[in-house]
Amino acid sequence: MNEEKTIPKSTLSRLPAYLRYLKGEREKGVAFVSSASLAEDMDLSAVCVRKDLSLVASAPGKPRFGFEIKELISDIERQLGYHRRTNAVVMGAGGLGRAILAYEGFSYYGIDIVAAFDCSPEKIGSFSGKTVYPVERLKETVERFQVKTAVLTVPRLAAQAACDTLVAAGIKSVLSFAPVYLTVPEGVRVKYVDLAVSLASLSESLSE
Amino acid sequence: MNEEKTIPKSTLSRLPAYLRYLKGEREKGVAFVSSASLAEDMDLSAVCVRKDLSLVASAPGKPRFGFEIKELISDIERQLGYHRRTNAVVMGAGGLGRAILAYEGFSYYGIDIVAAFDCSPEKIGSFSGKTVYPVERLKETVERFQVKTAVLTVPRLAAQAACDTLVAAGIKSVLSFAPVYLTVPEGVRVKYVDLAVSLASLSESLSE
DNA sequence: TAGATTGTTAATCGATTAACAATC
DNA sequence: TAGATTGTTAATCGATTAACAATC
Repeated sequence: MNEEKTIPKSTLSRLPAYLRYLKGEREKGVAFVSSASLAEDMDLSAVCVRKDLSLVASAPGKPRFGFEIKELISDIERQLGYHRRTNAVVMGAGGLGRAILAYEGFSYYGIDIVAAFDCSPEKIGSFSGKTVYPVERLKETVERFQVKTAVLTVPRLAAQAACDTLVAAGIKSVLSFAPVYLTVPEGVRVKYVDLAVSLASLSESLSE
Repeated sequence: MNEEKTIPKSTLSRLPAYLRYLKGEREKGVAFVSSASLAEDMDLSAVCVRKDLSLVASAPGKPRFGFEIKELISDIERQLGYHRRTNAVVMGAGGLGRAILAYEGFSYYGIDIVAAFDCSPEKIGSFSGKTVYPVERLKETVERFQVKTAVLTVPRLAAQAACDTLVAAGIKSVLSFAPVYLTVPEGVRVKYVDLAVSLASLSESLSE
């Protein structure tokens, strides 16, 4: 009956930012943080921060001290599921694909990139300790490692076909960098990272 | 008195997705789209779509046909300010930085990357038709091209220092790929693109 | 014309803010 | 203890949904 209190989407969407901030403080050697200072640095209202933290924190904040940073980091990570390990593949080993293979951050968030795939023979090989295989070996790999998640970094015009290949191989969620709308069967999720949109919305806000 | 109707943030945040979808349809040769079919394909409620479009569209949709795609695309682009041109610089010419220099999408969204900068001499040179300069030349370039926006693609530990350099040169908004919280003076905006967080939240949703 | 589709006004829902009591 | 800081309950705000009238 007494369900785990469900956390509003809006709170969830702020958690990564809290995490980033808290880790920065931890690196500086700070042990406690008050909701007020957190709110000020992050441009949120103190009440909002307090409500968010009260939903996520395992231990309540201590009046006069605030929240223990180490503990809070661990709580947020647990909430976000970063303690679980997830396997993922990268589709497309061009410039962006290789940058992603080299990116340090994934493993940190519980994501293991098991391999990359590319359909052009000259891209096959090794980069940053990861192997790029021909697309023919995708299905086999996905099955063997039970991969559900893929990062799509092929050129715009190849994106839909590559996405179809991923879905056929059993992929259930796709993080796409191609600025194209992708059609997928029900049950498959697509999330778009559109670098240009992010940058545009940022510079846009300058002129307001 | 009669202000331009202000568009809710929630609507604004959906516009890029509409745009992506509409451009896909246009490429297929479709000329009109109804709010209902748009809603279904994009997993939104039809009413929500209609409300969004009514705020953005210059011409109302035609009963029995729906909205004219070409016109709608143009309206959304205008709303998002993609017709304006914005200059930007890239800080850090490693793997990710170069991938961004090569990325086709920016120009399309009204963003011109005028140059990249790196502090290590061996990175200086030309990539994808863009020039990588030593950091010493940053300020001069920012002033000459009136650049307000920068993309930050340096390694984690170099991010804060690089950000400070950007701010000192006059940059007002930063799109950071480094998974670190950045401290900036008031009036400077930072937006984080955390690839790992995006991927993690996506694969997370699978297990729900 | 009849019917599909839009656009708008009112009702619901959820999230943020404000006020205040609880606690170390 | 006094005071800073948290946590919660109620009030406000904004966005989504529902119902229905308007239109080609």
